[in-house]
Amino acid sequence: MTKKEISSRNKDQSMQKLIDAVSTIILRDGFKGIGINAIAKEANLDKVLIYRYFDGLNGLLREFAKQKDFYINISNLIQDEIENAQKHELKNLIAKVLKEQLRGLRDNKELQELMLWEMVEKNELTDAIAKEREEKGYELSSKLKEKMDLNNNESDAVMAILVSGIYYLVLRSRTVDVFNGISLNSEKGWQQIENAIQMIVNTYFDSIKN
Amino acid sequence: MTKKEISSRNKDQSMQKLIDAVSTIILRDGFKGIGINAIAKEANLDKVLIYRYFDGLNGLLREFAKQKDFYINISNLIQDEIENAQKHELKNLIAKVLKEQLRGLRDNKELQELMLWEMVEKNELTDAIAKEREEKGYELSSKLKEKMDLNNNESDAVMAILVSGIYYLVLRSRTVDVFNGISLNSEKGWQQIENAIQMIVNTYFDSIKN
DNA sequence: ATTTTATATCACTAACTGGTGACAAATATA
DNA sequence: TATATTTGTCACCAGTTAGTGATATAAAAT
Repeated sequence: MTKKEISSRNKDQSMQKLIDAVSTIILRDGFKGIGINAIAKEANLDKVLIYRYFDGLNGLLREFAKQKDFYINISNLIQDEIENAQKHELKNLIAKVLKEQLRGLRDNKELQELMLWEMVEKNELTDAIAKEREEKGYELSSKLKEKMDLNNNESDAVMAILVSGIYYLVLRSRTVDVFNGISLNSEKGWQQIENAIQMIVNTYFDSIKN
Repeated sequence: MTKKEISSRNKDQSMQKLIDAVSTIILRDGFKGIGINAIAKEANLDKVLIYRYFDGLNGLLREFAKQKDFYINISNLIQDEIENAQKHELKNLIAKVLKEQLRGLRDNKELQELMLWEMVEKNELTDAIAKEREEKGYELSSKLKEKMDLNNNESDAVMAILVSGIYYLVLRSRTVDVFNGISLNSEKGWQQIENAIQMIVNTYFDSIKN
């Protein structure tokens, strides 16, 4: 063990402490808690280091985002399923993808906070993350469309509504318990949502198959 | 004209100035702009009056909300239509209600800001407004369900997703231009969304009619 | 062992926040 | 006209924010 590794004076280690502090604050206080002073305090380091090592808050957030994957990943399993799916199976696959998005976002509080942040104000970080998600999401959406031989744009709008609905319900569940009679803090409520997603997808894509 | 009416010293007038300032700030800067100092400055009055006349910011916001109607009103016309509708017409009526919600929210920037505020933090004002909307919304939803002889809860969840989708898309359009390939800053894009709503409602409610 | 460099802390600024007590001026009441 | 009340302004407080220049100290290089 070299001196540097055990030392309290270690740039890399300090940088990581600052990055970790961002995560800690987001999980504990939400995106509103993010700030130069709060981060430095949480990391037990002086705030001047944020300017020195990251050239300010934006730079730090950029590094923070780099270390996380803030795109809701469609599992490779499903990617393959899509690739090899027969046309008639795709309907169920779409529902499956949507449900995975729902669960993925529900399980990822950091991402929830960032998505909320995106909605409230534009900044370098939120723009970058949103852009990446839009691209990957539309890519997936297009692939599904292609596989189903759809050339209309109606299904894009249908998917937009469903994904948006999922986003809103998860984000709203942070601060409210019931939406349109559906409980947003119980598994039962989310099961109802998942069933509804399945039904909408079934009925819509059945209708356009003809 | 009495002395009081032309005077610059008029409590009622000052109170109204403060209430109006809240509105002005929300429209110009969003809910983030709301604050004791900013409101006083906007109203050209001293902030101490907010404490004296409204017992603080919460009281002022309460009066502000009282003067506005922050529930997206379903027009009386549609209320009547629902009341007198035949069962087979209700499907179209549901789509119509949803589209009216979309347009209503799009046209109401103040409400957009308040809904965003609701998602970010709980406070007296946002709780009250959200509660009212939940109640009125579920009431309408229940009436439609009753008229259609639906006793399952699936349609509640389906409606929840559709309404949520509408909310998210409108709120997101404040800070982003494209969502899943759909333009959120052009009439064309919103027309696609409306069409998709119509299609989802048609195909879903057709399927459960049997 | 001495100097140089890298790392981190400290102490401060200026601008902002919500909040309050003392005062001034206009109006109403006697 | 004299007094009381209402209405509004001012000046300050303590706490927070982002940002910076000077300084201390640990480690590396000579």
